[in-house]
Amino acid sequence: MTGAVEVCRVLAPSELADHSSVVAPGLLNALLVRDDGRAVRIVEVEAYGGIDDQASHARSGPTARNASMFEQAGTAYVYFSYGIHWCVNVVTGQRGDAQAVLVRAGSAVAGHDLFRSARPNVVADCGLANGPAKLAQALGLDRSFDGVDLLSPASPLRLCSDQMPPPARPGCTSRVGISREVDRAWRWFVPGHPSLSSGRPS
DNA sequence: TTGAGGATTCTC
DNA sequence: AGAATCCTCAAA
Repeated sequence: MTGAVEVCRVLAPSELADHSSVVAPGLLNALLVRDDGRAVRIVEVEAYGGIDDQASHARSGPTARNASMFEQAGTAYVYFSYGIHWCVNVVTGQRGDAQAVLVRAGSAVAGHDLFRSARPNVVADCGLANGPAKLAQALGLDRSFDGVDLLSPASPLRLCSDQMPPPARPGCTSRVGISREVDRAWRWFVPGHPSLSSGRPS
């Protein structure tokens, strides 16, 4: 298990240099790696666009909260949700485009002891990061990670590949938990994976 | 200054 | 089905 993480490399900016709905399915099976050894394999994502996407936090242009969405590809956009939870996005496209991919679920591949400490009530490993806020909690993410460069090997959180390709035929549905632009099929996932967000179409 | 609405999760 | 829990931002 840990061997896969040892050989991983951070993604190149060119691998994110496009609209979020193009990049998102390609991030399936990539890795989010913490500096303390925790790592998850991404199994579910959603694309969010800029001012053209009424479901996006960027729909009204730059604000204090969404500033990192307007940064360059590879920037982390971490936001506070429902007064309780944190969620993490990967910014894609060009600076100013406000394209971002919400990481909705992951599978723990390294650092299980730390994951367990972060989420003590979880029973099965597949429940450690099977939701956007659960994933952020498992990885210990909060406001201090907003704006981090996920493509720098020196960063506390990195977006990596261990050469496992995305699924040839990813699952695809409309996005979860939004009330606008509900017809855009911008959620992708590894079909049948046990760590998909619970209670959602899979 | 106000207040309505959250890219959610857990419990009852 | 309802609670938790508080930040953000548009509107007044």
